Amino acid sequence: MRAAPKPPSAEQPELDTIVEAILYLYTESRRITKDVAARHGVTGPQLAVVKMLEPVGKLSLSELSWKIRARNSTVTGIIDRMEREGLVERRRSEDDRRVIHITLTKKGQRLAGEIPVEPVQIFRQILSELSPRDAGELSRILTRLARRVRELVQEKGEVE
Amino acid sequence: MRAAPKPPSAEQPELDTIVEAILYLYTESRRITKDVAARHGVTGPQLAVVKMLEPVGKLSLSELSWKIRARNSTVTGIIDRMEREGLVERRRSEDDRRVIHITLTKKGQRLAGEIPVEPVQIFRQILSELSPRDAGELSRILTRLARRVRELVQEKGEVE
DNA sequence: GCGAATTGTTTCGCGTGCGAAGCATTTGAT
DNA sequence: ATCAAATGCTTCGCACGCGAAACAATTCGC
Repeated sequence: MRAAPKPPSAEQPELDTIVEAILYLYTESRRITKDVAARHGVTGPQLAVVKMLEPVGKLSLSELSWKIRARNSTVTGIIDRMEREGLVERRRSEDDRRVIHITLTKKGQRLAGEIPVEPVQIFRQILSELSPRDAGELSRILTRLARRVRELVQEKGEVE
Repeated sequence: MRAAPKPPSAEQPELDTIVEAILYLYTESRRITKDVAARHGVTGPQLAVVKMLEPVGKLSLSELSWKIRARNSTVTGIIDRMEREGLVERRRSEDDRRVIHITLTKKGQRLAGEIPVEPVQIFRQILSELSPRDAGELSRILTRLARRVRELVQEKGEVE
């Protein structure tokens, strides 16, 4: 697992452009999501949770964590605040009493209905302006990149 | 529960793939950056600040905010903690006494020398495995996307 | 020159976001 | 059956990250 440390890759200004763009797209779409959510009295992550729960009814806290790419300890806090606001309920699973199922309350369901777009949809909407060809290319390249990163991560902190 | 208010955008699973990949790449590279920084006793954003300051010597707080894509109020906190650790110094500008110049202390400079990569470089390193053709395509498409988003943002909350 | 608008920074309150440690429950190995 | 490891969740302390409000210095309008 020593992966030969890639020699200092020479100049490739394109790479910086790509990094710039991804960072920009990510942070900006996050801010947009936040604005949309704020109009309905919730935060970005809370809106994400509501929209995750809407179609399936219930999810365990871990499943939720996985879906919104956060750690359990983070999601615990988000659910705490949502429960305080009466948007969701915690219910202990019958099968496995370690598991907590999260469900939407009536209020949560109403909210889900009011907001047409799920957060990711905003990103998606921007992307939908791409030509099918570009979308295909983008999808192909990014997927490969993600796979590669996943490999690296699995090999444990080989960076540096 | 009502017919799905399906938005006019057609079915394009590729878009979801793209969204997935960008989210993944972003969050994962952030975690990797954090790990690298932690090995040297600082946080991700702090490492970013150190590496921003290294080549130019001094930057105003606003310039720093712009560069790391955060708000001034956020950067104030980051600089507070870095100053407490003796990594940077605040100095009032002579020309415009509203401006605060941030500079690296000896300790900060030493740290900058110890850490070879700037945070963005990690992202960059992953990207450098792309073939030149793919890098070109990716750059082209993402740049166009970012430009489009910038337009939308400027037109003020056009979303929804 | 003078008050009003603008700009650069800080303060405040709140909501993530994380890792480490802790607790309860389940699973596995013997 | 028993105990150790694994799993699911929570708690804690800390560091962002943001918008709104406050404050100081500068610039603008006249």
